[in-house]
This record gives sequence, C-alpha cells and structure tokens, in this order.
Amino acid sequence: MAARLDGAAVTGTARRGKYLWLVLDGEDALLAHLGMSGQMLITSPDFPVAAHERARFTFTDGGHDLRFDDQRTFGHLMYDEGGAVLPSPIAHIGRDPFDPLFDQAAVVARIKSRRTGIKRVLLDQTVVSGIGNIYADEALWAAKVHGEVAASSLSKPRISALIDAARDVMDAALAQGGTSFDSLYVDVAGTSGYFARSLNAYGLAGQPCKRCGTPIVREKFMNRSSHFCPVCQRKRY
DNA sequence: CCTGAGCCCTGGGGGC
DNA sequence: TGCCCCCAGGGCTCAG
Repeated sequence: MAARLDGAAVTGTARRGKYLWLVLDGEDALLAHLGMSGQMLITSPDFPVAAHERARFTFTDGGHDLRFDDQRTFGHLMYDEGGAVLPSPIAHIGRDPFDPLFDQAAVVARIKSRRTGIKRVLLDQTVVSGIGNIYADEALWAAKVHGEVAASSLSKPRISALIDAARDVMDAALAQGGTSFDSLYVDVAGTSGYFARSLNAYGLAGQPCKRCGTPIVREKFMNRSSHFCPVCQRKRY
C-alpha cells in the first residue's frame, strides 16, 4: 500500500454510508472504515505518536499529516485500483439518506418487502447505509416505532417517516459534531461532539421518556443493546 | 433467502 | 489490589 501511495495526489474525497475514501489521481481510492474506534486525524507533523496510531500519511505540499488511529482495530484501510467513483469492495453498500441519488420510494418498497424486525433492516447497510445502533434507536423513538415490529407490517408512509426521522437525527447530530461518549469519538481535529446531550433513547435506560415519562427500557439485541420507550413505541397499533 | 451466533480487538468501569 | 464480567457509534462469515 505504501508503495502504491508514494507520489499519489489526493484529488478528492467521497463517502457512502460509514465508508469514506480519498480519490487518488482521479482514478484510484484509499478506502477507509472507522469501525468502532477509528479516527482520522489531521495533525501537525510534530504531534506526538498516539498509542494506537496505525498509519500516517505525509504530504509534500507542507503543513499537516493525516493519521489513522484505531484502538480496537475494527477499522481498516484498503487501496482500491479504479475505485474513485465507487470502490469495488463496497459496491454492495446502499446509498445513504444524504446521497442526492438516494431513492427513498425504492428504499421504502424494499424495506416493506422484508418480514424481519424493522431495526434489523435499518441497520442493514445494503438497504440503506449510514444508520448505526445509536441513530437507529433514536429514529425509532422519534417515529414511535418498536424495533421488533416486522418491517412488512409497517405502512409505506410510516416507513418513509422513519427514514425521514433517521435523516433528521443524523443531521442534528452532524450539526453538533456527532455523539461522543469519550475521547474515542472525535473529528479530524480531535474534537468531541455534543449530540450525546440530545439523545432521547440511546443509553437512557431507566430514565423517563421525554414524551410520556415512562422509563426507557434497554434490551439485548444482536450482541448489542436496544433502547426504547415501552409505551410510545408499540409493537402493535 | 433469512436468522442468530461467533468473532475480530482493546480498554474502561463496576462488583466482589 | 486483583480478578472477572460486561460493555462499547461495526460488520463479516458461517451454520442451520
């Protein structure tokens, strides 16, 4: 990878869902996924080496380095030849709700065709990308939908409203720099976001629902957690 | 097809 | 203090 990157020019940046890539010489891609704990940091060259620095990119036009830090190593970097427009390893990843070509009617129809639980579908990155565990819980809370409801049992307008809720909550989170619980979650300057203060369900087990006062419930789900209001978010309605 | 389980890792926090 | 267990913005593969 280092050999192929040597002398390459970064001519653009792109993203699809949770994947991001640097366009190299207009043709190739340096593809990255941050996993759970990855960070892309733009730093001064004399900035100290972090405990979990995995890669460092230096530039000939002076100024800053680009560093990839990752504590848990669930993140990864890949060089993809010819991947400038869409790297081949992520061809199966669906467009995210911020993509200008995101076809909401088509996504709604595809979700409607699934009989599994709606939260599982929201997290399926081949259907709609970019939604993770936090924003799935927040979108479900906002749209008053229980995550275990069969996707096929929801009406198309309700599914569409759920996607709108996911887009809205991610938009609001972006405006505040994201959801940071600790120093693992930072932007390229190492700054934490403030959206954790605005959460309505995620991580709030036992605390009163901000709509109805009923304590938020936490349940195990796919080796993770789901948080929801047992009154606002009905399994049947 | 769909689903759940397991796994890839490190580190922080709580209970004993 | 040490030890153990649980937990963490994710996603892949595999068996059934």
